[in-house]
Amino acid sequence: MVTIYDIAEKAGVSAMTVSRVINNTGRISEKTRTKVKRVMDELGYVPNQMARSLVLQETRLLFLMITDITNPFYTTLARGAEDAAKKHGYRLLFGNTDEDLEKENDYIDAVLKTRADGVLIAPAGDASLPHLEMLRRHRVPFVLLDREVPGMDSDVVLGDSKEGARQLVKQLVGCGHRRIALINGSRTISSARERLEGYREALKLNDLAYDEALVLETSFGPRSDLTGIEAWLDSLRPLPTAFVAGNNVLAVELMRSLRSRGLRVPEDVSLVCFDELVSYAEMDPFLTVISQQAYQFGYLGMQMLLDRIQSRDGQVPGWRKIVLPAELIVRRSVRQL
Amino acid sequence: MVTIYDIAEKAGVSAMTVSRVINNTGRISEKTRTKVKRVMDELGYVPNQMARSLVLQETRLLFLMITDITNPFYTTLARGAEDAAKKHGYRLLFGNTDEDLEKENDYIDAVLKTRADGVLIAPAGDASLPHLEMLRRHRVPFVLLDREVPGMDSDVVLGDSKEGARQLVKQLVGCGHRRIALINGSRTISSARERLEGYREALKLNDLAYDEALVLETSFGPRSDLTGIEAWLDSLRPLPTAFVAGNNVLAVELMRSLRSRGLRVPEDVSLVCFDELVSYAEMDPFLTVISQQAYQFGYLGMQMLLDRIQSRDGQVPGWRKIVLPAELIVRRSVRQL
DNA sequence: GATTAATATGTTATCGATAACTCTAAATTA
DNA sequence: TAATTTAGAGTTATCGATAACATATTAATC
Repeated sequence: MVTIYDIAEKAGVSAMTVSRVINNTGRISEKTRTKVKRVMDELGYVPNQMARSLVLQETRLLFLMITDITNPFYTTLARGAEDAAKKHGYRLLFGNTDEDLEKENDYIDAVLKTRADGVLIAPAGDASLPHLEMLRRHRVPFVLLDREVPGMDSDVVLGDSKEGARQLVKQLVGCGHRRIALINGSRTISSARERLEGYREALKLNDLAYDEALVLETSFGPRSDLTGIEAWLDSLRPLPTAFVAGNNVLAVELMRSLRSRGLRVPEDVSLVCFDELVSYAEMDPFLTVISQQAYQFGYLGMQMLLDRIQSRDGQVPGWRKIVLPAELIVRRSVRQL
Repeated sequence: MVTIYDIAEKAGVSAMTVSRVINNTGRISEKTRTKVKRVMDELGYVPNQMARSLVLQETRLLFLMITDITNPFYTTLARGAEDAAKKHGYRLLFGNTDEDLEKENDYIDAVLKTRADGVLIAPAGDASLPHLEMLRRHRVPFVLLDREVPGMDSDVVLGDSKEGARQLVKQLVGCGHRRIALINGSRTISSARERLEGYREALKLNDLAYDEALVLETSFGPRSDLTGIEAWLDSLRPLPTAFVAGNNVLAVELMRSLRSRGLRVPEDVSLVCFDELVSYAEMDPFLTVISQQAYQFGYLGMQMLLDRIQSRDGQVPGWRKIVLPAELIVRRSVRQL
């Protein structure tokens, strides 16, 4: 590998002079500058980022941890984060935790070892707390995305899950549904809790009883348990006329199960959910959903993170919390009873 | 930040001893080992990867460059690559080029600066050649995914695009279609060329004339040009009875355009394409597709890359080329004429 | 008990860059 | 002309780790 010493030698100057040319610092005569630049081109020099980071004590490297890279919500979010990072000259590293605490732990470890300048993280759940404490302890700035973690104050970008759930239920009730089930992520995830809460509130508001049997708590994850869903469906007699899915993955899994027992949406049962199923939302304008501004989650979160990094030890203006509004998009998956 | 020297001082040993404990090298008495380990825990020590990499001349960092992070084909591929990397103790950095040469160039630059140990890349197109030459010049091992680049020999994992296109056309012909259009990616991308080629061959085989007007060459990219598609559709009189889409994104765009003019699939026109639309393929068992083993692209590609890296200057067994078979999955988007 | 071998640990140089300081020669000022 | 700036470089130490060599114990052998 070509180093700045190789350049220096060939150009007949000192390494420091080369460094000055590279970084455009200090005073350099036009003559040496061009000479050094020519040699750099000739030898195909590329600065060693690690050596730089070591002395500069900054990597310009950021980390984004998402829980499901195959979920369009998170990939769209990732694009937002990427765009914002790029605009500020930072590189962005992605990690995919699969809603798995152990994988998350591995990535946290990697972040610390790499000395990343900051982290954007959609935590796997409340049990991510020790991971976040680890980051805090090592003074790695981070911003939470999509999910809060009780016991940890920090910047965070959330969706209005409670309101979203309320609107979904309201929409169903408006269409005459009264037996409404909820398939949800784990209670150890703040967004799932909020959605359950919103569901319950909306039921109460509409004088509908909350029936625990109508709620299935499973996983938001990429591979949720199909047999659990099957068993749950079997247990529901009579079948609800409508389902609310806590996220897009669950909506898909549920649709699959329903279809396998010959039930059509919306003819036989109605279905609504959080998040678009695909990033090309217009592709299949079928499911009535609460659409979240996935791109904005990433973009705004990244901006907050960069703010933190750049004002490092400076005045800490207190933790900021952005709640992005939930937008109900009514399509064709709900039948008017 | 806690360094190895802080540990050394507090434990009353030299830095080298600490290093030995960390890496489990050399001989250390059980007593000092436990003492050092305790101090490491107390201070919350995390090794500085950059300092290590600098002296070891390896980063254990790999790079995956994909052209569209919102495309489920690539995210599934990414999961495969990630799993394989993880199994071998490598970290994986993702980059998203958006089919954009300039973005790709930026990432190549980042790779070189970071001194990544290797790269897995789905090149933006034939014009990626200089980028690959850059990698080659700096001796960064790489494996091409999904697309070849003329003029550059390397390990590569491909899908059998030509055969896939043949099968799609055959399927349509078998259902009685004779006026079959193709909406495809840019000719500067090898897979698009192969698909066009397969399409032409299949037409010929079935005694159908190749009509240039029936082929639209646009972009595989995340944001393809809708107006181009609209104009093309307008120009097609009479409308073809069936369409082949060169990838999933194009299928979606086309569906959208068709729908906007009141055309239903498959009642009014038939549509088949490459790649599943969503990673939950079963979700919407609607489009007849050539399904590619996206996960395997990533997994096998990563294995080849690691092979290269580990046998570095050792015997180079020649370039390897893996062609993954194309599987036709017949669903409901083709109407029997 | 002296010599040798093995075990445990320390020292120094190095990876590739930059910060902080130093030096030299030319340019400016008194 | 002598004194002082200043432009344009060079030197040295440092970031945090590890390799290679050196050294000090302790244990084993004759």
